[in-house]
Amino acid sequence: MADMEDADITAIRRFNRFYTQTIGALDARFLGTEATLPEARLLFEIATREPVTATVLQDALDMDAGYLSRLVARFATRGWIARVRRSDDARARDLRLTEAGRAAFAVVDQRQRDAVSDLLGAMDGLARRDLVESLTRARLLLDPASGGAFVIRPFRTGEPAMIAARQSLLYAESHGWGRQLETLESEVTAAFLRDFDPEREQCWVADIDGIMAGAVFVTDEGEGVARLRLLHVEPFARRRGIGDALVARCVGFARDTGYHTLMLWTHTVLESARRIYAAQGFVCVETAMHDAFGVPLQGETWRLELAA
Amino acid sequence: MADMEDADITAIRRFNRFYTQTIGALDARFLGTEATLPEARLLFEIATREPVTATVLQDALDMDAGYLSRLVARFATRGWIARVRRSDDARARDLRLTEAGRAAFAVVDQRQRDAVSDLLGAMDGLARRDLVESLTRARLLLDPASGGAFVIRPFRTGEPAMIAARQSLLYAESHGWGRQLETLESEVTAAFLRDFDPEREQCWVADIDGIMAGAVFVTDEGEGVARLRLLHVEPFARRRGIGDALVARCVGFARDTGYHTLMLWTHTVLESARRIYAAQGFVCVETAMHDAFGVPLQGETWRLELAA
DNA sequence: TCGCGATACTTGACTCCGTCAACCATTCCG
DNA sequence: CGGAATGGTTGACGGAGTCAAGTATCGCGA
Repeated sequence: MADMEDADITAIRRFNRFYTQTIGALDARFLGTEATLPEARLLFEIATREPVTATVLQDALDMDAGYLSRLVARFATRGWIARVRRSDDARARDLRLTEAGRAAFAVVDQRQRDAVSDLLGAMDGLARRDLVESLTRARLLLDPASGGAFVIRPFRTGEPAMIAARQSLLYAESHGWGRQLETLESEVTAAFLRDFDPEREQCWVADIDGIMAGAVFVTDEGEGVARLRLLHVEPFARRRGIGDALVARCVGFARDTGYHTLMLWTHTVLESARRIYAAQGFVCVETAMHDAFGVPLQGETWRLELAA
Repeated sequence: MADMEDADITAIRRFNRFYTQTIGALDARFLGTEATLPEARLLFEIATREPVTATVLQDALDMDAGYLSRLVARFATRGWIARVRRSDDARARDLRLTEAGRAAFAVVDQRQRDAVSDLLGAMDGLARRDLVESLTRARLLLDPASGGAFVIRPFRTGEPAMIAARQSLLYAESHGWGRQLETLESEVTAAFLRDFDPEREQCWVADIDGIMAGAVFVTDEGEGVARLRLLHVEPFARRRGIGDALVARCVGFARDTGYHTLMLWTHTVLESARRIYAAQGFVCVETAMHDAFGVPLQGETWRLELAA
C-alpha cells in the first residue's frame, strides 16, 4: 500500500502543476483591471465582510500584517475604502468600501466571473456538472468545515445507483463486507426504481453544496408496513446530524403516508446508526446472526409504531 | 439554466479561493530548501525534459523570457545546470542538470512529496481515494489531452453500480431517456453481481489515470450465447478507441470462454456504438421499435458468430 | 550571396509581492 | 500600576514578474 500512497502523491502533485497553469492563471490575469491578484483577493474579503478590521483580513487571507497594512493604505489613497477608529478599541480601525471601492470590486468580480464562464462555456452540461462536483467534493474532503448547511431533498437521476456504489465502497473499506452486500444494494435500488411511486416510497438525499452527503430509502413492505433502507452518511459529512435528519424525514413520510409501522434491518456493529434509530423511538425487536456479507454478523430488526 | 451556470461559476471560484490558500500553500512553503517556487517549477521541468532549451521551458511554464533567462543564469552560477550551444542552432543552448542540480532537485522534490504526504496522511483510505479521484477527474475534464493511455481491467468494488449511475446520467442528458433505463441499468448490474462467475461473465472497465473512462459487461445468456451489455465511454475519453478496445476485449473473452455467439442490443440513434460493432464483425439481425425508455426508439439486435 | 524578418535568448528598468524586524499606541490582566 | 498582548505602521530587503530594447543567429527568397 506504500505504492498506492506514492501514486496518490504523484496524482495530487500532477493536479497541482496542472492547476497552477490552467485555473491559477484565471486569477492572475486581470487584463484591463486596476487591481492585482492580492488586491482582488483583499477587495473580495472586504466586500464580503465589511465592516472589518485589518486583523480579521490578515488571517482570512493568511497575509503578512505589514504587507496588508500597505495594501490597505493603497486602497485608502485610491479612495476605495474609508477607515474609522473603532469606538470600543482605539487601536483598531473598521474598513468599509466607498462607492468607488464598490465599483472597483464590481469590475474585478465581473472580470473573474467572465474568465470562469469562458472556461465552462466550452463544456457541455454533464461535463460542467462533473467538473463542479469534482472540485466541490475535493474541497469538502480537504476541509469538511468549509461545507454549507445540508439540505434533504428527493433523489435525482443516477443517484440510487450512486448510493449503491458508495455504500458498497464504504462498508467494504470499514467492515470488509463483500460482493453480497454490493449485490443487495443494487437489487434494492433496482427494485425501488422499478416500482417507484412517490406516494408510497421515496429516496432522500442529503446535499451539501451540491454533493451527496448521505441518503436513505423508504419502501413499502405491504399491509401498512414501511421499511427504512440503505441509510448512510458520507464520512466527510458526519457529526452534523445528517443521519438524524434523514431518519426523521423517513419517519415523517411514513406517518404522513399512512403506514402504521416503520421497520428496518441493521447490524450491531453499526453503532452510530443504532444510536440514531433509538433516539427516534425505534425499538430492537429481534436479533439474529447471519453470514450474508462474507463475515459473521449480528443482524437486528427494529420497529417504530407510528401514531395515526 | 442561467442560474445553474451562475451557481457553477460561484462553485469554481470558491474552489479557487480555497485552493489558493490550502494546497497552493503546499507549493509555496519550501522551508529549509534552497529553491523558491518558480525555481522549483523550473527545476522540475528541466529534470523531466533534459536536454531542453529555454524556449521550450518558457512555454511549458508560461514564463516571461526575460525572467526565465535570469532564473537559468542563477542556476548556472549555482552550478546546477550546464549550458551548451547547440550544434545545429548556435542561438539556442541545451540545458542539462549537473550532479549538484540533480541533488538540489531531489531535495526539493522530496520536500514537496512530504508536504503532500502530510496532507494525505491525515485522511483515511477511502477519503484519500476520493480526493485523488476528484482532482484527477477535474484535470481530465479540463484537459482530456493530459490523460495517459487507457488500460482495460476487470471491475472493482462499487464500479458496476457506478456504471449504472453514469449511464443513466449520460443518456438522460444526451437522449432524454428516463427512469426505465435507469431501472434496467440497475437490474442488469444487480443480476451480474448476484451470479458473478469470472469463468463465464465479466465486466471490464477502461481506466485512465485511475478514473473510469468507460465500461462494458459480458453476460451468459445460456446455450452457448453470450451478451455484450451496457457499453459506454465517458465523454472526456472519446475518440481514443476505448469503445473498440472494450468490445474487442469482450469478443476475445467470449471466444476464449467457448461461447459460439456474442449478441447485443443497441439503438439506431447510437451511431458511434454501431460503427464499433460493425467494425468488429457484428451484424444487425433484427430491428424493432419500442418505447421502453420513455421516448420512441428503434432497437437493434446484433450478432457475431465466433469461430471455434 | 545579400538582406530582411523571425527566432533564441539577454539585459536594463521598474513595480509589485511578500517577509522580517523594529516600533508605536492602546488594551488587557494580574 | 506595570508588564504582556494586541492592532497596526514603517523600513529594509530580496524575489516575482513584466516590458522594452538589444544582440547574435537562422531561414528564406530574390
